[in-house]
Amino acid sequence: MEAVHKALAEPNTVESEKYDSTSPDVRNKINEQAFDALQEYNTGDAKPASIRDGVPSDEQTVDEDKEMQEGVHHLVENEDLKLDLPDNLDSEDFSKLLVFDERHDDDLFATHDILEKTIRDADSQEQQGHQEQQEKSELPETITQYGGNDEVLASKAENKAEVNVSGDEEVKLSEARDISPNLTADVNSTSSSMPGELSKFSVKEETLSPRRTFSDIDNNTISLQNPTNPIEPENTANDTGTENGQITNLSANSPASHSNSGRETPAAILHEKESLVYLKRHDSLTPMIFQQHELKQFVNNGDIPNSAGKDALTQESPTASEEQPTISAYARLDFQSFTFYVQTLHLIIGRRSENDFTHKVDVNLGPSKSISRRHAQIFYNFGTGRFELSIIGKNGAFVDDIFVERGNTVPLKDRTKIQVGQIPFQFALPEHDNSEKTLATPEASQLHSSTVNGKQNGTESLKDEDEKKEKDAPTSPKKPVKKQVVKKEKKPVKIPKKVYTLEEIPPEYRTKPTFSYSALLTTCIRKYSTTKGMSLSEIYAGIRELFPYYKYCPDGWQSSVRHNLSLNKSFRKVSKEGKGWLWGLDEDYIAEREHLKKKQAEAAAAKAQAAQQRLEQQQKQQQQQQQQQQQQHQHQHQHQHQQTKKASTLKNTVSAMKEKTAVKSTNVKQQNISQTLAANRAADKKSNMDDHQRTMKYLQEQLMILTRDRKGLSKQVIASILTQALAMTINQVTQAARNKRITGNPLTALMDKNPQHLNLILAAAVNAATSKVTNGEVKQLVNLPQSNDLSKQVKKSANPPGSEQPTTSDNSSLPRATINTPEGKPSSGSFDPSSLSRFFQPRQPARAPAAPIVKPTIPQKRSIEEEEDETSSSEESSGSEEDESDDDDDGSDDGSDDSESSSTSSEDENKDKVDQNEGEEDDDDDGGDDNNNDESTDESSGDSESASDTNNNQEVETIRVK
DNA sequence: CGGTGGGTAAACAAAC
DNA sequence: CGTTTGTTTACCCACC
Ligand SMILES: [Mg+2]
Repeated sequence: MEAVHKALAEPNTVESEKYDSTSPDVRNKINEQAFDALQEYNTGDAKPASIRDGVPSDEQTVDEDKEMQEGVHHLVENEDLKLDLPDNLDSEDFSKLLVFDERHDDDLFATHDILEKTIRDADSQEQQGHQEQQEKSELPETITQYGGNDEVLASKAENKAEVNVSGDEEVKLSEARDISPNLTADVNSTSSSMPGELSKFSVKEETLSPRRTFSDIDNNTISLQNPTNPIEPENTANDTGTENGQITNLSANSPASHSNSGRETPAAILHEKESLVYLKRHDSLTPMIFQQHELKQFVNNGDIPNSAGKDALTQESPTASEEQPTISAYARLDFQSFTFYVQTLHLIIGRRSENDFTHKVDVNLGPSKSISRRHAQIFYNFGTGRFELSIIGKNGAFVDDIFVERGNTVPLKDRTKIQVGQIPFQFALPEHDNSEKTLATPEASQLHSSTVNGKQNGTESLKDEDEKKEKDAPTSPKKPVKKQVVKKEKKPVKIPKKVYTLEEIPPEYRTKPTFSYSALLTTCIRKYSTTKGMSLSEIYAGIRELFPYYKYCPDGWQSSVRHNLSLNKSFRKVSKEGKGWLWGLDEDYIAEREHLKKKQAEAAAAKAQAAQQRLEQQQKQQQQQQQQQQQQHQHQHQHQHQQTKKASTLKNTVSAMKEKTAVKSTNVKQQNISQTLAANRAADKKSNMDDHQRTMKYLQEQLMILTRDRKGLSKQVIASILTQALAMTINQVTQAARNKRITGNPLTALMDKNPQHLNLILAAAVNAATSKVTNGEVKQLVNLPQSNDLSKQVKKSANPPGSEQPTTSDNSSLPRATINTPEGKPSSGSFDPSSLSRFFQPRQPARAPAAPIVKPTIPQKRSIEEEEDETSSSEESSGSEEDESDDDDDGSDDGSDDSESSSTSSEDENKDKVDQNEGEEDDDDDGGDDNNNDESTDESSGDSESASDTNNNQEVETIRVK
């Protein structure tokens, strides 16, 4: 009791008061029965504890017995149930109690299934052999029969693909208990054939709960299991035939069948069926009913319903069930990828691997050991008139973001969020008839979260879930989650990590920073470390601080961090501290590496330059020879302008410029470019090039050089960028020339007279185009020399979505703005950046979050997140590095700030804060709320006088990287 | 197609 | 004992 009360008392816990409202009558009955049950149990021999010992399975759950017991106690203690039970009870006992109840009062708990299952599970699990007998004896005849049937099978088959709660294994629905298909059949048959039982239920209803009686009790056991097959025949036979008299139903969910449901998640869909509707029982009292609503809605074939129920059930034939599932249930559990309909008044949620036939669970959360075999149970509390959740698993669970330790029971409200192990889901009551769709949405929304959650440790858990889509509507209308979890901590209990749903994570922290771990580490250490170094835990904290993404993502990155520390020579153990080492940077090594890279880069650049120069020389020669043509060129330019407005594709521009060579391929993008280049080369050889050609060739080549580092962008994107950049450059230069009344081909003139400047323009144009094309994700494809504002941006080799990067030892390459341009020098020439700025506004995009499109589907990389800018950026710069002053303390932190910093080497460029938060965001949607307005807006940052922009935009849309 | 580099897992050892 | 910290090896992928 105490524990329960405490839990209830806790702020977080939901309405504790209601608990009291139990109706005496109910309790009494329950108690009595419970007693009986216990006694029998005890006499029997089942010993929970002993049983478990033998079980080899999962280490982590070792304690389960205890856990269970404790949990039970709590439950018991809970007033609601008020059972006076012996201490040694364990969850199983609890379930048995229920069972007994049935026997005695069928009405109370109609869940035969549960009983059987639980019982069986206990026995089988623990000691398969022995207890069975007991079970048999115990399990009365309640439901004996079982016929065979197809539905189950069908359901399973269907299920395969779909349901996976755990993610790893795909959990499938179906199978109620491991039972084979037969069971399902049984169920049906039972229902139909065993009316008697049903009747039983009906009898006591009145007495029990004044308010509500259950008219029907449906059970569906849905486990999410792996696709594996149905259980062995033997087992099934045993289960079904012998002891289980279950009446459970299976709900099948067939993805395909779902059409109506509209949910995408294949797995998710449960079509349900057959819940056992016991005709005899009164419908009158159903705690919560989905049935009616759902039945109507869902049932296509028309089955299920009461009177007809039997038939319907029997119909189960795959077709019927599949196509028009009707679902009657008391409540619903919405998982990321599927939905479980609560059709019984008690169900167990727990772990069960496919092969594990030792026990059963109503809701299988997969094999993760962090989940106990019986981790939680949901049951209807007659006293309070609501469903409640008892946490019996060792690792507790999160309920509405509050950590609930094992042994506590909390009431379930309509949209209560629950997280068991790494699996989040939501409890939903039928009321609104939103029924499916609403339901669906939540699921969908969560899907994304899977990315967050899923992956991590296990195997592929997430993968399975993936479902993409979603979108739908406003799933959870509730409040934007926002804040976080309030964990309730306590003493020694270590709270497992909360799994965040996408919606729960601030948009800006949903995407993984693009920095490599080594970059992350160097940045982190530079920023937070003292000369003594940083401990591993401090490094973790530092990274989380630097990039909050790591606060929300599933664990797993820590191992990568350790891996990097060990493997990368840039990180060395500086000194030792208790347990591990204090890590520091090997600046020398880092410097070396940077040097190497530089050299390489330089070498490459040199080569390029050399090549360029040669070309230029050749070109010049040619020019001299062909000066006359210039005039013509001018004309051409005009054409260009016009054209640019329309289509800015390279092809077009190029073709215009050239005049002569008709473009070739229709394909846009790189191919075109390369082709064009090739063509140009050919032209060169011919030496026929006129200035225009020569100019275009030069421009193209420079562009290619500038964009050698694609930063991961796809060819198409690059092509688009190049096209736009070229158009921008041409437009700008032409425009400028016009303003200045410069005659002749300005591009050619600029190229000949001040190639550096032209390169600068090209670089700026590339960046502007990049920003546009990538919707701000990548702001700097080319490093600009520090000319004013441009200087800041740096980029690194990584392409992802733009962002800044920390200085990294590894990544070193980036820091400096290196432009490959031949000249290498900073502009200087005659050029005013300001003019450029007009044209290339996009550069700035940093601040404004442009909300691009999202493509949440698989957000893996991309994104950025600002980082340190926060503090240090401002002044820092000074060279002092490390400071050892100390500061220390470590541990705490969080705050964010500090100023110190200093990255010695280089200057940092990171400053921009930018953040495109929204820009990248992606994902989801979800509940309406108001937030998203931005979406549609897009680039069009405005301005851009030249027509080129417009042109660009068009292309931009098409692009979008993968 | 092979090489490189980065990211993840996982298996293990060692330290606490 | 269970966790944390480190090392290593292996795989997979993307990119040259
Ligand atoms: Mg190292």
